[in-house]
Amino acid sequence: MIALVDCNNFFVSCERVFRPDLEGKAVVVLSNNDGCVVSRSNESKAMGIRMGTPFFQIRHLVDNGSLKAYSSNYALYGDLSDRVMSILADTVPRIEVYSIDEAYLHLEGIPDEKIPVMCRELVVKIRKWVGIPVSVGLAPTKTLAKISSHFAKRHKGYRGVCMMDTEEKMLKALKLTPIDEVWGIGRKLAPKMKDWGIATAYDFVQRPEEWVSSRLGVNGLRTWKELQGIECIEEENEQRRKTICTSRSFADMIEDEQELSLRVSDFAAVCAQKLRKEGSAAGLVTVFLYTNRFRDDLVQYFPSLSLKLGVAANSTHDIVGTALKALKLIYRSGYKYKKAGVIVSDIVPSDSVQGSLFDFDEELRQKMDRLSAVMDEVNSSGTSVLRLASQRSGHYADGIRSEFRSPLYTTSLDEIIEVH
DNA sequence: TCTGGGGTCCTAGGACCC
DNA sequence: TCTGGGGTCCTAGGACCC
Repeated sequence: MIALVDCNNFFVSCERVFRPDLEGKAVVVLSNNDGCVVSRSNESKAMGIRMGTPFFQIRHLVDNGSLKAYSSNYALYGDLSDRVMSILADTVPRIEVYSIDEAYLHLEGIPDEKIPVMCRELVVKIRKWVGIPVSVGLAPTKTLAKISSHFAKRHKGYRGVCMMDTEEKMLKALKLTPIDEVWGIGRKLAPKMKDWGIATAYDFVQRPEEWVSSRLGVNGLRTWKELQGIECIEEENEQRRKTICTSRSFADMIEDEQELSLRVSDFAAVCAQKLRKEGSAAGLVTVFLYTNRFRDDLVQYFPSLSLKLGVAANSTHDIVGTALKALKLIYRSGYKYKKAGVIVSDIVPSDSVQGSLFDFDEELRQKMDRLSAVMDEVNSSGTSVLRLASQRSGHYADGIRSEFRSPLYTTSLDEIIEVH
């Protein structure tokens, strides 16, 4: 048995922890830039608000008081997520944190008959100690555990925990699960499935293996097996991320190269900082620009360029310098840019960086590494006190709309004092 | 007027080699 | 003027996830 613990409507639930008066009300949390809906309370779901709805389409509901909207407050969500995860980690032999609001529990060594009780206790404890409602789905595979957690979430009778432990329960669940709700069947595949006459997860597992593998490849086959209780999705044991990306949409469109350079410098500096935090270094820096794809009346341009570093690096100096070089090569005047980003990849542990035969600047690089270390130390308060001259003053997220952000309840004492 | 951000994996096709 | 076959590796793009 594997358990999936899933926080219910996570971002909305986080906002409610400090605003209990929002309980029972229609609430949404918005993406960066207050762009679109990324989390909904049950009440706002019931109003017909879909995931990803652009905020301007529902703003009137906020204005007339029937809906409450929050800008996203990732410092708060990350902190509450850590608290939930540590309770889980203290309870079972091993957990696998899958996303900010989900974790798998590996239950080896725990007798089957004790599992449901333990999970119920977890639901109660997390609600009591952190204030976040969670659901637990138990099943033999991850894909089935996901389905199981849907049932736990939707039907009150389960009291937060659904266990799929017999063939009979599994078949019943598959028949009740529309194919587009299956983990691994996405936007593109769902309509195809319908064309093939597959409406439910049950219909899917009735197809022969050959039929599945020829049309859907190894991924589809994996999902098909998982739905039948055969474990195929392995644990993600890679510690090191393979790519790190920092990107933002701008509140306004930007045409000016100088202004764009400031933004890209900031994104690159954040990438460098993230690399250092994980003890990694990158060998490739990619910069991309987007014009506003929703504006049919404007000319579009989506350039991107990757530049190799001679030697893998993580200093702010190297990453920013390379990103600015790339930007210079792809920037074209006459376009209104809405978004930009920096991706660092070809990631290696920073203590095993392979020097290059043509590494004439080793001394300079070591200096820059020391300088970055000092910057990290000084900036550890979370604000960019020390930055390169090519970066902007202020925070890198400035120029991003965030009209309805809640206070940093759990992570910034200053702000709480300021608010109250 | 206003439409998010950050990841992973697979696959097809091109480059290159013998 | 004529111009193979098979393998590996890399990359870009597309699918998926939250």
